[in-house]
Order: sequence, then C-alpha cells, then structure tokens
Amino acid sequence: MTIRVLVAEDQAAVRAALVMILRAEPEFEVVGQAADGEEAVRLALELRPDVVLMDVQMPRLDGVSATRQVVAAGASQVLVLTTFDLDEYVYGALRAGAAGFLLKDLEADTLVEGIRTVARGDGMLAPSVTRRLIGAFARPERRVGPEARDAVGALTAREREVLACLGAGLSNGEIAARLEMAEATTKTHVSRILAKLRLRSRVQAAILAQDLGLSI
Amino acid sequence: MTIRVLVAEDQAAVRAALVMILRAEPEFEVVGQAADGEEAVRLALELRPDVVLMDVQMPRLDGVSATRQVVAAGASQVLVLTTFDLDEYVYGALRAGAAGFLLKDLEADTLVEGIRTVARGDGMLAPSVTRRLIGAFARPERRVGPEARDAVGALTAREREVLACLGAGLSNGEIAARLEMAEATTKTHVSRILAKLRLRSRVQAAILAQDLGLSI
DNA sequence: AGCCCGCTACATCGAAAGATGCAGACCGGG
DNA sequence: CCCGGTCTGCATCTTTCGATGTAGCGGGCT
Repeated sequence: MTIRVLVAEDQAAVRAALVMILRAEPEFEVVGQAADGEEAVRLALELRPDVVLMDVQMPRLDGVSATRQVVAAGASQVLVLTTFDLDEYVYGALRAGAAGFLLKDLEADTLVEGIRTVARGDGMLAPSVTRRLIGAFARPERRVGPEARDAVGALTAREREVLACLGAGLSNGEIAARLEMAEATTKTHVSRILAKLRLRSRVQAAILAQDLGLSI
Repeated sequence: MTIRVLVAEDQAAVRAALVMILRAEPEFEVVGQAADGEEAVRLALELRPDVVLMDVQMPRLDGVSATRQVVAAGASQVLVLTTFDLDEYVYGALRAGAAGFLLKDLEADTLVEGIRTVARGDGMLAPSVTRRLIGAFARPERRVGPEARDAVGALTAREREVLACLGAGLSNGEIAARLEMAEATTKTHVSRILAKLRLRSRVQAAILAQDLGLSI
C-alpha cells in the first residue's frame, strides 16, 4: 500500500531535496510536482494524491489558499511546510483545513513520519506549533466556571432552548416565532432563566450561552 | 544536561515499565515516583522535576486536577499519559495546562521524544489527538468574518469603548457610569454602533464584542 | 384517582433600550 | 478667518424588555 504524494514547492532546489527524501522511502510514490499554488490545486484535483506536501510561500496562489481549495474539494490530506512559523501562517493553514504543519528545519525522518501520519488521517505539527496551539485552545474556556454549568443544568429543556436563542441574539418576538410560542411565553422563560442563572439582563444570558457553546 | 523526570502512575507494573524505558536513556534521571495524584503534586512541588509524566486515571486525585495544581505552581512541564483518548480527558488535560498528551499504546521512542520535547518547552500530542485539536481550533473562527472586523474598524474610539462594555453585559446606565457620560449619551453611542455594524440589538453587539475578544 | 411539576399563555406595569433631532468642540482646508 | 465634516454629548419619544400574577393543560409519581 504505497502513499501517493504531490510535492508543491516553488524553489526548485528545495523541491528536488524533498522529492529525493521521499524517493528514498519505498512506501512513497511522488505522483506529481507543482511550482505554484494554482498548479498544486490543479494537480491535486487531477491526480488525487493521498497527501499534498504544500509550501506556504508560492507564486500565483499562496499555499494557504491552495490548501483551502484542495481540502474543500476533498481531494487529499494537506501537510503544510514553511520556513517561518508565523502565527498567521499556522492559524491560516490549520483553518484552511491542513492536516499538519511542519517547519523546514526538520529531519528527513520527521518529514517521512509526518506524511505517514497525515496519510492515515491523523494530524502532525511541529513541536513549537503544537505548544502554541494548545495554548490558543486552552485559553478561551477559562470563562465558564463549574457553578455556571451547574446552574444551566438546573434549567428545563425548554428554557435551554430559549437560552440558546438568546445566545444567537434573537429578540423575544423572534424566539417566539422560532420555538412556536407566544411572545409573552418567551418573556416568561427569559425571566425564569435570568432568575435561575442570577443574571440581570438578556445580554449577560447571551454571553453565557456563547461561552457554553450553546447553539440553536 | 540531564532531564529530571517524575513518574506518576498508579499501576505498579506500568510505572515500572515507564521507569525502565527512561532509565535506558542516559539523558533522563527519574527523580521520583508517585502512585496517586496527591503524591504527584506533593513530589512535583518538592522535587521540581523538569517533566512530570502524569497518568489520568489515579486514585485520590485524578491526573487532570493534579496537572492543574502542578502547572499553577509553575513547578514542571506536564506530559499526560492515558489509555483512552476520550475528548474529556484530552481537553481537560490541555486546559489544565499540560504540555502534551500521549496514549499508552506508544513506542518507547515516542515517549522519549515526547519528554525531550516538553522539557524544552514545546508541545507533544498523539497524532489522533493532534487532528482533533486542529479540528477544534479551526472551527471556532467561522464566527467573525473580515467584514465584521472592518466594520468595527470604522467605529470611533469612544464607540469601541462602549462596544467593549456591551460585550461585558453592562446596561446603558452602567456603561454611562464607567465611561463618565450621561445615560442618554450611551444610548446614542449604542445606536450608532448598531447602525454601523448593521445589528438589530445590543445583544448581537455583545456577542460580536465577545467574538472579537474586546474587553474593558 | 390526586398531586406536583413543567410548559404554555395572557395581561399589566415600570424600567430599559433604541431612534431621532440638535448643540457644542475640534480639526484640516479653502 | 470661516466652512464642512466628524466626534461627542444631551433630551425627547416610542418600542421592547422584564417582573409579576394568574391560569389551563398534560405527564409522571405515589
């Protein structure tokens, strides 16, 4: 079971080096090479490789945008490669749907292992990127204490529905329409929610709903 | 430069195996072993190892809580180890401040490499965990499009102050007091903010302020 | 059965929010 | 210098919100 790889990298010397590393491994087959983003997208859609090795800095279409298109088409797993681990590149690539992000100062072993990893559907990140991603992930959730979660647990199912609507920024009238109840009933629910959660306005309820990740 | 490691794992056989792996590497020094979470915290604070290898399932105090305490004290980097890669464990551990998260089905090499990685301040995740973390990270950002950021850029400084207060869930009266203006003036600002951002209520403005990370 | 609880509904009333018009302050350009 | 534009501020008026009381209805429990 060979892993079919497309190499997208504009610098010919670097591209040649990458291809050489891959050719040294019998399990890889380099099915194509691209020198810019547009070519990368075109070849990915045509060849459907298992993995696209994608440089960030490329002419005509940058690697992040190319990644977005390849992933949107469901063509391949994309492993992004770059010299600089700027936040902008990292976050951009990951949001574009990249399965991994490696820096070019890597060992051949790491690259091989990375391609293997993303080929089987897992993720692979450079260690420094991993740490920052963990940090970025860990921060947002500090807001909601357990007491708030408990209080929300004390709400009835219907009240939670209303709370989710509040989190979406709907007015009482809109909530009533969506949940098929009278506006007066919505007000009743809102009042109860505020009382149970010890909040003073629907705005605070909406923020809490956001933090809890409630969605309608 | 040896790396000082504390092993926290309740199953004696597993603990012994981990210690054996570490002892085989001359760069590691196992400075302590703990059989439960409380002991792990106590030893970490006392011995200040470079890395704590922390099991999730432990008696008396679970590994996630223990991690939180060790990290809060700034004692060590924590590499969490578990048999099951349940979301609950992963997210809990990472939010608790863990530098890494590995599954117990790992190779000895991976463990060694993981400890080395977290010891120098980087992050290390099992590949399957990496993929899910990327997914979890990529999703949240759908909320705020560039157009919203542009619109916020069109606000005046004063209006942005008011918007930040909205994001905190304050009423017009509270905003007026905090920013030292009349409540009527606050209302003017709120109205202008809503018009510029094309929103229909302060609730939506508050949600947007949250997503933008505005804070007072 | 009787009972409690949750959902729904409506009315009423005071408080908060939001739209609108207008005035003084400030600033760069003519 | 004055002029238009923008920012800031305040007051007035209508709408929406939120609290409170009352009540019918259905489902689960004893």
